[in-house]
Amino acid sequence: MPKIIENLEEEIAQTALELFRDNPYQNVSMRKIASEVGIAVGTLYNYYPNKWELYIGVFEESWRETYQVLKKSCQQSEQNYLQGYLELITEEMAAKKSIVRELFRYIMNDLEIGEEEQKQKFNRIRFPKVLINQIYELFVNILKKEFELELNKDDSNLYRLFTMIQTDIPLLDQNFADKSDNIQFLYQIISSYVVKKFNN
Amino acid sequence: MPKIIENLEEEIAQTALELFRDNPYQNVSMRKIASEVGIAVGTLYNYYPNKWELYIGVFEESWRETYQVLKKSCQQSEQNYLQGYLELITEEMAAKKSIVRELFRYIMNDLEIGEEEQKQKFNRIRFPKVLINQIYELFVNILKKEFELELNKDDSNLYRLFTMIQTDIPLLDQNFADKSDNIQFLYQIISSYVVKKFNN
Amino acid sequence: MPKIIENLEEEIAQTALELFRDNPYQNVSMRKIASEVGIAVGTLYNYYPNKWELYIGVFEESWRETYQVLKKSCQQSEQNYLQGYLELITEEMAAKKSIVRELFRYIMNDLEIGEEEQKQKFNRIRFPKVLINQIYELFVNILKKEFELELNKDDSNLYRLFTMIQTDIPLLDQNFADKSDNIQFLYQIISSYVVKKFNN
Amino acid sequence: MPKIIENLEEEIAQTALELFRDNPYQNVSMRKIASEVGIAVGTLYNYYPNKWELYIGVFEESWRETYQVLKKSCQQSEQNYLQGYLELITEEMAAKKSIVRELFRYIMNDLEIGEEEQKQKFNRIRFPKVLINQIYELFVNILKKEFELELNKDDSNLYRLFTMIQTDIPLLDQNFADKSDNIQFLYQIISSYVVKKFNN
DNA sequence: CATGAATGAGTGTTCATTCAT
DNA sequence: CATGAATGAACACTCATTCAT
Repeated sequence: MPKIIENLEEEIAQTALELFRDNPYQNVSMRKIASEVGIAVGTLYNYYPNKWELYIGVFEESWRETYQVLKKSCQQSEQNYLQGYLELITEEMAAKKSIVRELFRYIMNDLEIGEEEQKQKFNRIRFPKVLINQIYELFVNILKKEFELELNKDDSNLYRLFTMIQTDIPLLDQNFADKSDNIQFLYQIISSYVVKKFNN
Repeated sequence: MPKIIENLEEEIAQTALELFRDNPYQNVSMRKIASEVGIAVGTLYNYYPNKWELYIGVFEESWRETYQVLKKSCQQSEQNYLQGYLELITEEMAAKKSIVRELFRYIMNDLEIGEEEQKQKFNRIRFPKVLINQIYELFVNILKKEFELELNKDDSNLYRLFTMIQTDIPLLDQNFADKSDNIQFLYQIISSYVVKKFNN
Repeated sequence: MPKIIENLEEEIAQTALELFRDNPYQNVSMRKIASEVGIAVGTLYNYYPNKWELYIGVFEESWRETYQVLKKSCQQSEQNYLQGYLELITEEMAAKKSIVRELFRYIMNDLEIGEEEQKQKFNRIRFPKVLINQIYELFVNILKKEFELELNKDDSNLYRLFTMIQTDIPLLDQNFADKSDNIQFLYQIISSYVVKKFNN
Repeated sequence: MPKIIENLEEEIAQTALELFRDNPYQNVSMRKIASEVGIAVGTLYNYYPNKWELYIGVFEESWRETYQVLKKSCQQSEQNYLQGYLELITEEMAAKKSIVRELFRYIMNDLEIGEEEQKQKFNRIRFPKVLINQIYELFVNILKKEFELELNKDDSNLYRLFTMIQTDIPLLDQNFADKSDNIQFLYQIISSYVVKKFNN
């Protein structure tokens, strides 16, 4: 008794996102996703060729949204640019948990897949490079505005800083309860480094 | 098919370390470990009661060694304390990859294991708290000597700094090819923060 | 390799019954059942959550059928009640072998399962208490009609007699070829005891 | 460091008997037996070619002992022959549990071994036929003395009676708490049948 | 003759994927 | 396009048995 469901693709993505958010890849089964959405397992395969692509698709979409949120907020704010950025991204990441971890794993070149497959999977996941770059540019612009400095986005240390902060946000969030202290700490790390390094 | 194999325990630990180094827990099967060592699966169970204990055993031993290396080096060095520390730990971590990630996951409260089991597993892995604290104390002592400052190891921002650096070392190592630049960057991050924050 | 198999559930139950009939629990593997049915192992788990439930399911169903047969026959027969009962149950039990043994083991409080699990397994198998009681009541009614006696089903010796006969039927069937002699023997055992004991 | 242990064979048999007494065949591992005896697993194989032979050996020995006890008691008693027999064998069987069950299984033609092996195993277990016959003769002699009747041990119903009683003793013992009532019940079953059948 | 580490076929169970309906 | 029963390779783990020591 096949039925046509409206916005099924969206619903799958949403449900899968929630599941992958709270559980590591291996602990989320296709059965679970399907039953949570309320459809048959087979149906998932009409939208994604396999579990990995479903995972990546969700991952992709989720970060795209985060980027939109960040961008919009950036354009609207008039001051406290960096603090705003840190607060927003902390929030976004807290809402993602395991997806964030995935970004970390991605950065760490570590995917939960066997060796032979890694090559092709890697190509498939290359996409977020674009996204990450977009967020990076946002980050550089914020620093420029915050510290009123001329910064070159091709400076490798600036990219180091970005990479580091990106990873440390969820890290601190998980390990230190006081969220505003965490943001304060990161703010100081960034400002003391940037000011000392680029302000001369 | 020799019946008694010399140094088998060591060899298992070594091989398992390498496998867990390069692959996440779920992707390393007991079969794989056994075949890599060149023994029967059953033999693994003569040395470790189950996969998890094997994993933890390897993890534990590996970090214990790292601590010994760091401690010895600390005691011997006369200058460039912080740079030495960063170099050494970068090296150690590069040799560990996924085991490092495990420390990260541990810090992130995320283990690739079902929820019910997590509690007891966690108790089992509690041990590294001790190790981490030992390394943390080393770190604080190094900062004291390097910057000739009075630092209180109970300062939460100092612990934030340590947590952050510990995670960033492998992160940068994976993402930026120039290792001495990485260390230089971290050195500047630490020094600009510590000097600005604690030197008054 | 047909994708939908007709009456698969029934076929699994039938095959499993035959296997458990001829072999003890531990000697019947899921692989064996599957290959005997001509399906994949995984398919078994679409019908039963695990081996034990498959076992119990088969056991349960089989005894339920036996009870129905006995009850129907009882209601229809006009004379030779006891002889009819003995013949019927002999036949039923002959068709069951190891499942009968399972009832015996159940009565003997002996299941081929580890100690810790026994408690919960036992609760799961408690059901046949109901069935056994139903058959016992049938048995008492038959004795009443056969010997025209007032019998109290709460008499512990009557229940001893029932328990004994129930076990002896398959026992004699296995060990003495002449089936009508077996039934004759049991008839005499029962009648001489009941008449002497309760007829006064 | 091989050591010579006195009476090791005896000690193995004793320990194995205790284990098989309380647990079904499949739940008693060679490791368990060895560790209980305090020897290495390999040593067991110096005394028994495999687990099954060890099991049978123990089984055999145990029943041989029971026969000796019964025989001795028979020769000494002056009255209440049957009651004495029933009491004694109840006691013996209660001390054996799973070994008794094994006799039952043997009688039921059911061994916990795969089909192919059954044939040879069967030959190997044929031995207790002799033992069972010896006990049967004891039983017939007791009935003769008890009821002062001429009984022919080749009467198939007499052998049926013996088989039945032998099985019912542990059965009642397991299911009905009052041991003297159990023996009383069996006594009545036997006496009412024997008197009615053979006393004319 | 005792040892116990090594063996490997075997177990119950899971789950991504397929495909007839 | 939706279904979900069927698939079977894969998993962690067990244990009777062997054999170099």
